[in-house]
Formats: sequence, structure tokens, C-alpha cells
Amino acid sequence: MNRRHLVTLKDIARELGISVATVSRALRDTYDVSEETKNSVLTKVKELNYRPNFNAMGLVNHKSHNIAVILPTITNYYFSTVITGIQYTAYKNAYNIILHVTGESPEREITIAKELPLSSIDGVLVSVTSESNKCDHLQEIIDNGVPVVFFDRVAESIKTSKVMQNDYEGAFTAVEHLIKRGYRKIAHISGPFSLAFTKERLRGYLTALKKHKIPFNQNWVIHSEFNQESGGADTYKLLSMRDRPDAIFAVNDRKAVGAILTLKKKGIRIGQEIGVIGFTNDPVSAIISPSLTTVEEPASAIGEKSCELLLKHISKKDFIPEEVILKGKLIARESTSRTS
Amino acid sequence: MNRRHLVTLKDIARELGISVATVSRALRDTYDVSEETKNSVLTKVKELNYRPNFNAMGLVNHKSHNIAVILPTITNYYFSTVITGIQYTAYKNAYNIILHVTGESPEREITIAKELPLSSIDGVLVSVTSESNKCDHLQEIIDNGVPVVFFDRVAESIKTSKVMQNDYEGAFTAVEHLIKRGYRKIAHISGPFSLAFTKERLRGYLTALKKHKIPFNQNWVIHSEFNQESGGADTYKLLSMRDRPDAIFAVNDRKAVGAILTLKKKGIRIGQEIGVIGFTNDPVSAIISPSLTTVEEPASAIGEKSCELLLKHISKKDFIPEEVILKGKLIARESTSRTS
DNA sequence: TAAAATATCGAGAACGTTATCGCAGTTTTA
DNA sequence: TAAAACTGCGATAACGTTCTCGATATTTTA
Repeated sequence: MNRRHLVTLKDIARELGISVATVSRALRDTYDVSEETKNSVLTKVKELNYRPNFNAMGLVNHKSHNIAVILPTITNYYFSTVITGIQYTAYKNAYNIILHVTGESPEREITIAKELPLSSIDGVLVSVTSESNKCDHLQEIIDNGVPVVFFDRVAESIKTSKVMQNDYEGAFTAVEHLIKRGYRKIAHISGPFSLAFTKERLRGYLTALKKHKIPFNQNWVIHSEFNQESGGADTYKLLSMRDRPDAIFAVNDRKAVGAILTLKKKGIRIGQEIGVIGFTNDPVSAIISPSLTTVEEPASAIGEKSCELLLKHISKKDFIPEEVILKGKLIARESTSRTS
Repeated sequence: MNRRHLVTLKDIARELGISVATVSRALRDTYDVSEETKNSVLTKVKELNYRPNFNAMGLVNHKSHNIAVILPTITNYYFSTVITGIQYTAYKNAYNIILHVTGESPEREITIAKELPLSSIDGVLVSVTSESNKCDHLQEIIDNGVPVVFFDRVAESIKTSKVMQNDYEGAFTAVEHLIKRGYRKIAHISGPFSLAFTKERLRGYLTALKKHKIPFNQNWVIHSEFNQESGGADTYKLLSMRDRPDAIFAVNDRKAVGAILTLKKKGIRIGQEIGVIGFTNDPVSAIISPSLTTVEEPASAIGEKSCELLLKHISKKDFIPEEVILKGKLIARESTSRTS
């Protein structure tokens, strides 16, 4: 067994008695090379199991066929589904994806961005952890000529393509659904204020209240982290208020799940006494009891679309930034049913 | 804005009036270069925001600092947690991970393996989709001198390092737990037979039965897919049998969840009438009602350990294959409680 | 004080591709 | 039938690093 000498164009050229340049040409287009030699090259390639050296190709072409994906976490339904969507279209177009997980840490996001090997990456797909710290590290990537596309958690201040769900409309639909079901004292357990989509969902919440002439209670809007525990803690706070809400709109399903578990522990009948609605349509929302009404996010489509857009940016350097906003869909389940 | 001319060593050398070789040396070890020039290089690097060209480095060093990860899916708790573990240690050691999702398709796994750019990858981490189709495509990678480490779903026929949980012992513990709780007619809804860990868990199941002198009923072992729907379907089959089991050991939590939902739909009291135990400790097992007893898998540790092992293989080419088997832990919840 | 050792650096090749140019033959054009 | 165009191919220079081999200048040794 040879100590890792991979077959190169030179090997093929030597075996066939032709030049490296001809082999290279034969492997790409039929242009400027006869059918005969092309075929002989192709069979030799199969025989020796030649694999192109992407380092060398990248060096001369300034193309790597890699795209970097930077996101906060992958251990939840939404993001893992988005990645699958990204992977799907990337793979279809012969692109590899290089994964970078920030773990919701802004500092780590900055380090990752600063250290990104721009020379071996054709583009970057980002979902930011927070917008509060300025996004210079991402702007810098763009300034270096590497296209960046945002998905889900976008940076408002940066001018580039963005793909997201319609957070405003989804939230509006969710809250209006609660109102139609007869809930009037609607709380919102929200996410970190630094994120654009948090603000958008809050805006949808407020607009729905206003449209139906329901007074807004500042105390009923709580900002905290995105996880289940925070959802539970927020709910606890709401329950201990003198003026207790009769419905909870959670910024995502994980917080809604936290809310449901807390309500159950407190012996409160969900739906009848307090309605709960989430956002995402995480599979857990169909499994939990009572099942959770939620707004489905088009996670897979967001992944595919953002990757498509990035590839378009890569192929045409002067592509105009585009904002794609995909619609969600209300899925009514038990947690907002008053009769049961 | 320059049209994507990234700063190179040559730029730094020109600005400082020294040679490229010296700059290159200054950036790696202090060896053979004075403190003075080294410092001037370092400040210039900061000033111009130089980033090394990994293509060029890879070309000359035959090192890419990339590792490929090939796995069936990422949209579940177990695998996404494993990846996070991989990512964690890879990042710590300045390695990037390139993600390849097979979507449980053996054909796609083969294509991915055949097309893997061996020249720009230092090692491969694999969890196979199925072992039935021979693993020549993976053996070939090893034959080309690129180290491969298996995790979770290992290929028995290939001689290389493997990291997995103790499936046999975990299954044994699970079934013994059922027996201790008084269940006697224990069914096993299992996974595809082609996978090593399916067989191991089956073996644990059988050994536990034998140890406690419980007769084995062939009809109560059902092989099907890994998802929730299959779990439901399997349970349906079990319920329609004349000799109905009083407990179900599911090969993983997703199938156990399917079982629980079906049992609930049928109005069967879980725990009292039929006990259910899973495997993984997916977060959903704590959320579902009744909560699911399960065997916790050390997903994150598996990711970290397998990556560590791969890095060791990469650094020392003659590293001896190692099999690491991590222990799981029983987590008792409501679904195996007879009194409630 | 000459010889030897050391410290610091530069020139040039190499890694495996692709791109540019040019050079023979062969075919087409006028 | 000479000129022009085309066809197929090879030589060579890039791409941005690192490595090998020397070449100086400085210091140490005997």
C-alpha cells in the first residue's frame, strides 16, 4: 500500500504518453481535445481512481466549492432542519458545507468570523447569535469580496441577501387565533430583544391586540432566553401576578413547552383556563399533552432558499441583494381549545 | 474595494522589504528568524489582516485541517448532539468539519464516499446507514491512507477505531429494569437488522430474559425502521396479538414515543397495563406524558471521543485501532411505574 | 588570528491544477 | 494553389505556500 500518494494528472499523463494540459482539458470540456484521447483519459481516470485535488484547483481558480455555515446551535429541530435543507441544495450543486457552531456566544461568533479562511470558502451562510454587538466581523467578510447570506436571525444593519419566515405575520396570526378563541388577556413570553425576529414577533403581537382593541399590558411581555427553562420561569412569573393573563403566546415552541409543563405542574387546565400557542412546529408540539397549537416555520425551505441565493451570489458577483420572506402556517391543536 | 485580492505572504514581504520565506518562517516558529523581524512581520500581519491560504498550505503540506463527517441524518437529538461534540473538539484543535448527510440512503453514502476529495481531507468520521451493503467504499478511503473512525453505527467488517455506547449492557439494564418492576411478557420493537447496534441491543434483551428464566417469544421481536411511525405501527401489531405482551422495550426513544402515543390512543394505561422503555434519553422523553423511562446515551461524549481519536490517528499515521465503549445510564420515569 | 560554528536570511524548487500562448498538421477558403 | 482558418496538443507560467540549500555576517573557538 502506497503511503498516501494520491493519483494526479501527471500520473495519468505519463501512463498515456500525453501532456498534463491535455489531461486537464479532457476532464473538463471536450473543447480542444479529440474524442479519442478524451475517452482514453476517462477510462484511465476510472482505472486509477483519480480524484481531483481541490487544493490545487482552489489555488488556481480562486474557487473552493466550500461554503461556511455559521449558526448558534444545531441541537434543535429548527436549525437541524435548516441545515438539512442547506446540505440538500449544496450537495446538488457540488458544494460542501463547513459547519461552525457558535453555541449562542457572540465572542465565539466573532472569532470564527475573524479566522474564516476566506481563500478556501466561496460564500457564507449566517444566522447571528445576537445583533447587539455590532456585526463588523461579518461586514468584513463581505468587504473581502466573499458573499454572505443571512437566514432566520438576520443582521438588519448589513446590506445583503436575507431569508426568513414572516415573523410579523406569523405572530399576528397566532395572537389573532387566540383572540378568536375568546382569550383576552394575552401574555407574550419573548426572546432576547437584540434579535430582529424577536422584535418582529412582538410587533405582530401588538398589532393583533390593537386591531381587536385589546389593551396592552406591559407586564405581560417578558424577554428572556430561548430555552425551555426560561419558558417555565416566565410562566411562573405570569402566574404570580395579581392580574393574571388567560393566554400565553410563546416566541417559540421550546418556551411554550416550558410553559405547558409549568402550567401542568400548577394544576392549571391548559386550553380551558389558559391557552398556549408556540412558534416553529417542533415535532414535540404534537407529542406533548395537551398538544401545542403553533405556527409552522418553513425550516427546510429556508435552508434551501438561502443556499440557492448564496450560490447565485457566488456565480454572479454583482448579484443584487434579495430579501425572501416565507410564510408560516397556523396549526391548531389542543392547547388553545377551550372546550375539551 | 479591491476585487477580492486577499493579502498574501508576498504582500507582507514586499512591504517589509524581506523575502517570502522569512515571512513564512516568522509566522510559524521563531526558529531561524530574529525577534525583531518576527515582530515586524506580526504587526504587519495584523495591519493588513492577513489570513493564510489554506489551499496553498494544503497543497504543500498535504494537510487540510478538514475532517469529513458522514452520517445518516442530523434532525434528531442524538446525532445533532454528537455533531456538537465533534465540532467542539475539532474547533479546539483548529480543525473544520465538513458535513455530509446521507439521509439514510446507502447509495448516497457510497456516492459521497467515492467523491470525497481525499486530498483536502485529513480524516473521516462515519456513522453508516446500513451494514448490509458491503463497506468497500469506506475501506477504500482507508486504503488511500486517510484515517477513518466510526461512531455509533459502526461497520463490523472494517478494522479501524470505533466509538460507541455499550448497547448490549444498556439493553440488558433496560430489560432487567422491566423485569424488576414485575413485567414478564416483554416485547422488543427493534431497528433494521443490518446494523451492529441493533443486534447488540437484541442480544442484551435476550440475555436479560435468559438470566431471569423468562421464555423468549419470537413474535414479540419486531424489526422495522427507526422512526416514530414505525414505533406506532409495531405497537399496533403487538396489541392485536392473541398473546399480548405487558411491556415494550423500544430500540430508541423515537419508537418508544410512537408506542406511547398508540397506547394512549387505544386507552391503555401506560405503566400499569403496559410498561414502555426507550433508549437515548431524547429530551422528548421527559416531556411526553407519561414521561418515558429510558437509557441515556452519552451522545456528546461519543462525538468528542471519536473526534479525539481521529485526530490522534491523523497525527500518528501508525496509530493502533482502538474501540471505545461508553456506558449509558438508566433513567427511570413514569412509563415503567406500575403504581401511580 | 585564522578557522569553525552560529544566526539570520534569500533564491528557487515543489505541491497539483488551470490558463495562455504557440506550434505543428489538416482542412477550408478564394 | 497559396492563404487562411481550424484542430489537437505541448510548454510554460501562474496560484500561495513550505522546504531545501546556500550565502552572508557575526560570534565563538583554539
